[in-house]
Amino acid sequence: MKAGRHRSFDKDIALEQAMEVFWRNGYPGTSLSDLTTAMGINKPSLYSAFGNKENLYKSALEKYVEKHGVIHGKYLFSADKLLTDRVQDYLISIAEMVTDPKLPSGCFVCISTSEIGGTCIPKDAVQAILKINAATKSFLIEAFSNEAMKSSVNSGRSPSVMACFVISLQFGLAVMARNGASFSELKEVIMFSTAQL
Amino acid sequence: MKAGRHRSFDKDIALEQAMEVFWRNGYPGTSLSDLTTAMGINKPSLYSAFGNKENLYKSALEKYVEKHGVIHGKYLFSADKLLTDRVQDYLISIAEMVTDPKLPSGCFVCISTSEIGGTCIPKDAVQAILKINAATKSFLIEAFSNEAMKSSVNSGRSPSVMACFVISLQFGLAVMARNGASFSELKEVIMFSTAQL
DNA sequence: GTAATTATGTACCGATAAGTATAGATCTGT
DNA sequence: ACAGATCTATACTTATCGGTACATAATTAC
Repeated sequence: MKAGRHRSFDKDIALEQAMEVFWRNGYPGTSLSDLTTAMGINKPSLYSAFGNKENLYKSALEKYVEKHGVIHGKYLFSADKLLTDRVQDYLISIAEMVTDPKLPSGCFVCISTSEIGGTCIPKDAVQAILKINAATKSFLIEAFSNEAMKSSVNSGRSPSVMACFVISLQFGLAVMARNGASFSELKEVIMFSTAQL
Repeated sequence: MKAGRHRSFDKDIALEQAMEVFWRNGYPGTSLSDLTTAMGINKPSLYSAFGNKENLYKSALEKYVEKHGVIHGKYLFSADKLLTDRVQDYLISIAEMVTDPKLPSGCFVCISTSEIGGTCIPKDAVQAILKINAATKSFLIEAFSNEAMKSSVNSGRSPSVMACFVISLQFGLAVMARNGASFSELKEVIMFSTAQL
């Protein structure tokens, strides 16, 4: 055990709380006192545990991907289902999350992406966001290039275009949720959009 | 002519400049000095002409809809075209705008919608944003309920679901643009998404 | 020309932003 | 028990936030 006084809060729980605040308010919309209040700690503790606001934000993004991002991917790899059903399951899982009343509405990464372009988000954080979106695209391309997929109905379609299509749809659903759309509305959009696959 | 010193700047041009700053940085990401710098005026002039930050924001939103929003709608009403082509033209017009290098990337209304939900945007401004999105939806529903449309290929589809589908796609394209997507990538997504219509 | 009116520029206001110095509390290793 | 290490709480710093008071410049009405 390391010497010195023990941390009186759970770093992981505090990070989740910070994540929710950033998710709800965005980067420039979140102040340090918003964070310390939500996390139940005070500023020196925050700075010693997470560095600074920008670093905490980047950690919150990682946390989000780990906790609310990667979980949907499995639906794209259900062995014995058609492509249409897989993509639908994937998107429906996302639609459930972005409308989950226990969480901030929408998608943290989508909101962060929307905030790119201004001067308000630090450069490193912008890179982190771009990297997450690039990873999502790679993941989707891989899924659509998969052996099992190739043999499915979608032969002849570019995996890259399909990946962009799905990412666009994800983003669209997330913003719709932010606008107050219900899960069932989003589901209708998903069924409509994926009918052709 | 009214008495007193004349305004030394063009109110409409100043509003457009404010619109671009809000568009680029979002509401909480934009400071009054960002605004006064871009508009080329100082604070008392801003306050006397536009009220305050929130009011200027609402005026900027109106300006955006008027200048960059309504122009796309005409493509949905081209008399002698198929539904698919109309929707494609509409979305391509939007894709051109959200990737226009002379303008901030993405869509101002989409970014504003993403900022809903936090505490950072004043209540009245949130209402203004929701109203714009509701108007867009009504407009699309009307387009899809149109006599000419009914006789087209889409018979049997709910105009409301189609409207949600198109709005989701718009939002998705806008966020993609913010992420650095090119016009041609967005066009591919559009052609892919609308192939079934 | 003079009074009334309106816009501009500077300098300011209190509040809050992100971040830190410092002192005291709490722990481990010896 | 004591030394060294680490965390916490309060209070502080500097900069900027949104917004305004006030004096001055420019304009019209008479």
